[in-house]
Amino acid sequence: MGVSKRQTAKNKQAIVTAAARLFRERGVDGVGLNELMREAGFTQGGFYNHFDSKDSLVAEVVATAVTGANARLCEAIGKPLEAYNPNRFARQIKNYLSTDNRNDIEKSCAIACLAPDARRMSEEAQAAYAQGLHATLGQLSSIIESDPTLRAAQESPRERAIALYAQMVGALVLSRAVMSADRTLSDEILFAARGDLLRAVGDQTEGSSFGRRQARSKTQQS
Amino acid sequence: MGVSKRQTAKNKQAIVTAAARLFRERGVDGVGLNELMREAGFTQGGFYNHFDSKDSLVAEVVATAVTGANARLCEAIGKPLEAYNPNRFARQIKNYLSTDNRNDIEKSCAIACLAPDARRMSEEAQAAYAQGLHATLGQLSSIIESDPTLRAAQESPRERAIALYAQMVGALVLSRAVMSADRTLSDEILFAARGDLLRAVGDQTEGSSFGRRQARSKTQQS
DNA sequence: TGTACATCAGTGAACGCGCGTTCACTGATGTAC
DNA sequence: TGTACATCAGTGAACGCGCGTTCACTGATGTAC
Repeated sequence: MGVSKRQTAKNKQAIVTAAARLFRERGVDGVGLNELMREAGFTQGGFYNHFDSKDSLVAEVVATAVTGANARLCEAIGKPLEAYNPNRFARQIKNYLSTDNRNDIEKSCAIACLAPDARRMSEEAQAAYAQGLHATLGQLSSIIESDPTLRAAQESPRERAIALYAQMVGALVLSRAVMSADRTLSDEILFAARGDLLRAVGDQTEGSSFGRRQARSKTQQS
Repeated sequence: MGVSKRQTAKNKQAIVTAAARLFRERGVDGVGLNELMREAGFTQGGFYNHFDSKDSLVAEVVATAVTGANARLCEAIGKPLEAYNPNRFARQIKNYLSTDNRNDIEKSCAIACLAPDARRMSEEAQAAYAQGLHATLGQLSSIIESDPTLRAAQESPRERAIALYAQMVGALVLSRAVMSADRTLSDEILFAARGDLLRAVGDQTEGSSFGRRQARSKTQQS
């Protein structure tokens, strides 16, 4: 069709963006290139003008979705977090384990969404994933390190970051696994882990029982 | 070929067992029926003598792998846990977050392995998964309820069970995601979460630094 | 600045392949007499 | 207990389909002069 270099770069970006969205929602294996290209606004054949193979796209998607701007724990859920906020970690937890973030899989944490696919990816994509996870854990440890109230007696900041992040990811994954079949259980997992984590980082704004928290959840998330 | 009813039941079981193994390792979408039947020792066409469809097999696999004998947190890693053991929870954690359990995906916790697939399964399979998760959380809360040292001041036993289990699953999933690309990070996640969890349930037998724990990990798992 | 032409992003049909599923066939099992 | 026959688990070829990938073609972009 004839397209300017500037437009070409934009189009490639559109493919990567669509892929990042669809891969999170349905997994890498669950998305065909035909559908992906249609979703990005093109026809199937054009894919290979931008990428050598699907594997090559996957590597690029993982690299961009898991690092850089997306290394923020939770992308685009509500307003971005201020750089220095005493309750920074608590707010991350509240966003991460909100019903909004659970429901909006397409826009949520790529590390959690792509974790199960990671093992089956190319070496290049796996390396990108590992690097993104490493970087995220580094960011969390710095937050913990810079705030004495977040530190724990017998753990290094990094160990604590790992323990807390694992809990967040696990709760999100389990909550999503049952969100269609048993919404009550799904919510229960979300709020139990959220309460536990907030207590662990010294946040006092949450109630402790599932019922109370459930009743208040609407306003808490706003 | 002509096969006795007894043998027929055995053969069906062999298909379910092979599927449970392969689905954990490569995901439901990653396993074809042709390969599955070959792995179970049969040819492809026979599948439909036992199941209406792949979906129907998935539902049966989830039901058996996620409930019943497999509702034990971790299947077949080392010896079965005694029914009454004061450190029961601590031992579950040690088994669950051991390098053996991380590496042996085919035999490990179906709830963790199938969590990402659960959302894309049939309603029947999703219901079976949700029920299995619900039952597992119930078992864990009973353990916590029956042991005062495991209880936490501001949490119900069930909330605590959820919080701890989410952390275990999250650590296992993240550790596996990077196990090929970055074995050091993978081990670090496993041991940091393990140490944090053991401290949370009052187990004193673990050191606190990654290095020390790593050096001792061989003997700890035996 | 204007003209001639090479480049290359996008199109859409086609490729081989493996998927889930169907089918006609087989022969030992297990029932009817 | 022995014989005759219906059942049905297992076989392996075949089905349509969607996958990742290739290809000949197109025409605006962007360069050479």
